[in-house]
This record gives sequence, structure tokens and C-alpha cells, in this order.
Amino acid sequence: MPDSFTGSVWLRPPRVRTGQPSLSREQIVRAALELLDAEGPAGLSMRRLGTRLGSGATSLYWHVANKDELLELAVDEVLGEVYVPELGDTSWRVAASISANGMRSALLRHPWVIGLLGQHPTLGPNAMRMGERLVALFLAAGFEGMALSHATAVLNAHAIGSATSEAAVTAALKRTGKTYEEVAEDIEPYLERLAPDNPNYEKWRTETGPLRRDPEKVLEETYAFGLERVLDGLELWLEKNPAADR
Amino acid sequence: MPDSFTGSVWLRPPRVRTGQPSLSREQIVRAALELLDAEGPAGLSMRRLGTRLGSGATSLYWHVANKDELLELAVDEVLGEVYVPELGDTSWRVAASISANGMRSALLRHPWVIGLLGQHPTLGPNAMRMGERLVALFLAAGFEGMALSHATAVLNAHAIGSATSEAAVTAALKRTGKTYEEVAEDIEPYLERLAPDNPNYEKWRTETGPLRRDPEKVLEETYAFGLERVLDGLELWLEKNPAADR
DNA sequence: TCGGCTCTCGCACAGTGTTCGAGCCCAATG
DNA sequence: CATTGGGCTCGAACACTGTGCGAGAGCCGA
Repeated sequence: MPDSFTGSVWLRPPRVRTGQPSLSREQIVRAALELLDAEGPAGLSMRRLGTRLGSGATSLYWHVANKDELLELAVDEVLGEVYVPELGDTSWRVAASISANGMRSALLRHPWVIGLLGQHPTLGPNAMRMGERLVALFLAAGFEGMALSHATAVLNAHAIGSATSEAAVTAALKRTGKTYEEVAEDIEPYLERLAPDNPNYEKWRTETGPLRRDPEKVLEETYAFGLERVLDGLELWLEKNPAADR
Repeated sequence: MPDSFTGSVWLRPPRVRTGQPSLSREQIVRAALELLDAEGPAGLSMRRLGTRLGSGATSLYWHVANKDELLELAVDEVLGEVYVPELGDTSWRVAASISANGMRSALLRHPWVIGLLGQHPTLGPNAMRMGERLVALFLAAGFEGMALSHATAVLNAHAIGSATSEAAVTAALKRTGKTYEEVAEDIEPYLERLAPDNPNYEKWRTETGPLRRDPEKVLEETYAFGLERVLDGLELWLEKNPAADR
């Protein structure tokens, strides 16, 4: 194994399998994913993963350099779940929406990914495939050069940023095991105590009453509203900067 | 201490200090922040934090319920760094830009925050202050009701999502200790190997050559481009949905 | 002087990621 | 057929983690 490569799994030549091993990288990653989904990042330990696979904990280290690398693989596995439409099926707007929706829901299905996204650049094969399709999509829409990559970046940023905020509230619900109404009640006195400092927020909160509505729906609406603004902004840019060669 | 509150520090009545303790919550949080900034989340352990403060590790547990809660406090401390302009200084567009810029740069100054944002809802006092100001700002711009909160949410989502992507690459640079050029060289063969599967990306990459440019500038441009699109999108929405009472 | 409260801290427990080296079993080689 | 070698598994061990518990120090008002 190379000594000090650049640090990402993807740049390291994979192990070649010759015998008939009882463990495989894919198997390990899948099991890790199950553990992570079920119990969050704290639920994944090498020992637990080992016993779950019916093998010793340290056996994993032959297939995977360390836990960090395993997590990198798990993240890419999740990115493999997001569907990015191929060219020509629909308008770029709905194609972009589908991509962003897919990204958002993958992150919400596997919230532990969110905490990992900022730690390593995601350049696994599935991430690359996503990138490829997004480029194709925005290229067809009329973006070129740097604006092309910028366009893909806003879209992903919106999905990631939205999912982060959403995950935060669902994590709180899951951790406390309370319903949304109960949590809202718990928060209420705290908000009222801070009310004098937050007159505008307080007015909006009491008049609009967002805490009484189905939080899942509110979060989804928030995301969807933002997505439409982003797409509007991109469309406007396209109108003002028509592609030279198309 | 209450047994099973809703789970966030902010909802728990704080300890009142009567004696002359040698440790304080603020002191602890500040020291934790230094450790986190210097060495990332892995560098913060209760024992190390204790010795850094010249006291036993378990002494911290009188001021802070557990490590999770300490991290919540640290996150809010960082949010205290972002400046959100008050009303009337400038147009809502530049005010919103300043807010988002502040959020982004605070996250890039303290990248470990990014991994924590999705774990707890951020309702510390500094987060609330940010929320209050953002509400005031977008209220003045003409947003009302749900659209008001949606508008603040897109802005934050863009800052968070962008910072996440940026942090990923700077983390890679920091971890490997290599320059950007070196990393780009390491990645090159991997990208070329995947090239057949990614024709569009490959064409864009080789023609536009983003890997040769100063990455910091490219990331900043990407963020700024996205921000303008978001603001354009919001402005467009305002034009099409004029506020009823203004 | 006597409780009682705030605050500090040493010990201990269960668990973590990871290294090392021993050993298994199968394939190819001599 | 015997021997070597490498793919693969695993147990023991190390240094370290977060945290519960109980003892105790120092100060307060009575």
C-alpha cells in the first residue's frame, strides 16, 4: 500500500481480490450504511461493524485503511442514490429540480452524511457521475465556462444547505422522542423570554404562527420556495447572458 | 438539574454562580473554540480542555452537561461573529449580501461548525439575534408571512451549502499539507481514468481548466455567483408578489 | 460551631480506533 | 507431491475517549 498518498480513498489503488475472502469492501460499506442509518454516526464502531458482519473488528482493516476512509466510501454510496436525469428528457428547469430534490432527500434519508460533506471533497465515482450529468444538463441549458460550474454549485449548495437545516430539526425530534407539538411547547417559554430582544421575529412568529403547522410540510415548502428562487435567478442570468455558440 | 428536558442547552436553566469559582462557562467555551480552531473536532477532548484550563477534566461537567452541550455552546459562539446589518443602512440586497458573506466566512474560519449544524437546531441567543435581524431586513424588503421565513432560509442555505463545499477542499489541503497544485496533480490520473465515463465534465474541465486557477478565488467566485442568483430570484419574486400593505 | 451549598477532582468503567504479529488456507511453483 | 508465498482473518494490546460517582475543599448564613 502506498505510504502517503493524497488522502482520499479514490486516489488509492484498490485491493485486488484473488482468494475467496469472506469479507468484501462493498459488503462492509453496505453494513456500515445500515448501522449509520439506524443509529447515527455514534452507532458505528469498527467492533460493532465487525460483529455485525460475523468477523473480527480488525479484519476490516485489510479492506479499508481506516474509519475515515470507510465513511468516505459510505458517503459516495449515498450519493449513488440520487438520480440526475439524462439529457433531453425535459426542460433544464425540471431536470435541475429533480436533481436537487434527489440530493435533498438522499441527505434526509441519511442525515449523518451532512456532517461529513464538509470534511472531504466528494470525488467518489457516484459523485463524479452526478457532476457529469449536472454539467451535461446545464451545458444544454446554455451555461458555459465558469458559469457552468457555478450553476451546478448553487444548485447543490441549496440542496445541502436546506437539508442541513431540516436535518437539525428532525434530529431534535428523533433524539428527544417527542412530537413536534411537545417540542414547540418546550421552546415556547424560552422564546417568550427572548421576545423583548427579538420584536420583529416575535411579531412574525405570533402572527404567522409557523409553529402550529405540520413541520415537515413547512420545511418542504421552505426548500421548494428557495429552489424556485435559485432557478429563477439562473434563468434570469441566462436571458441576460445568452450563450455565444448556441 | 432537570431530568429529561427537550435536549438543548438553551432550554435548560443555567447554573447560578454564588461562590467564586475558578472556572466559568464562557471561559470553557472560549478555550474549546481555540482547541477546535487549532486542531478540528478531533482535537477537542474533555481531558485536554481541562488541562488547558488548568483544572481537572471532570470539573467541566459542573458547568456543562456533556460534550454535546459544549459543542452547542461553541456553535452559537461562532454565530455571534456574524454581523447582520441593522435596518435602513443600505438596500436590502447589500444588507442580505453582508449577512450571507458574514455567515460564510464565519463558517470558513471555524469549519468544524459545519459538521455540527445539522445535528441540533441552532437556537442559541446569537442564532436568535441573527434571525431577528434577518427578519427585520426582509420584512423591510417587502416579504411577509411564510415567504419572509423562506427568504431568510434560502439565504442561509446558500451560505451553509457553499461553505460546506469550500470547507471540503480546504480541509483536504490542510490534512495533506500539500499545495493545491500538488493535490491537483494527484487527482489528475484518477480523473483521466474516469474520463471515458464523464465526457461532458472532461470536456469542460480540459477546456476551462479550473484546476489551474487560484482555488480560493474560484471558490469565492462560485459563492458570489450563486448569491447573486439567489438575490435575483428573490427580487423577481418581490416584483411579481408585491406586498399588500406597503 | 454547625450544617449546607457551590465547586473541584481522582478513580473507575466501558468503550473507542488502530498497530502488530501470529496464523490460517489456498494457489502456484519447484 | 512438497514447499513456498501471499491473501486474508483475528486476538492481544496500547493509548485514549466521555462520563458517573463519591469524596472533599472552601465559603456562606444561622
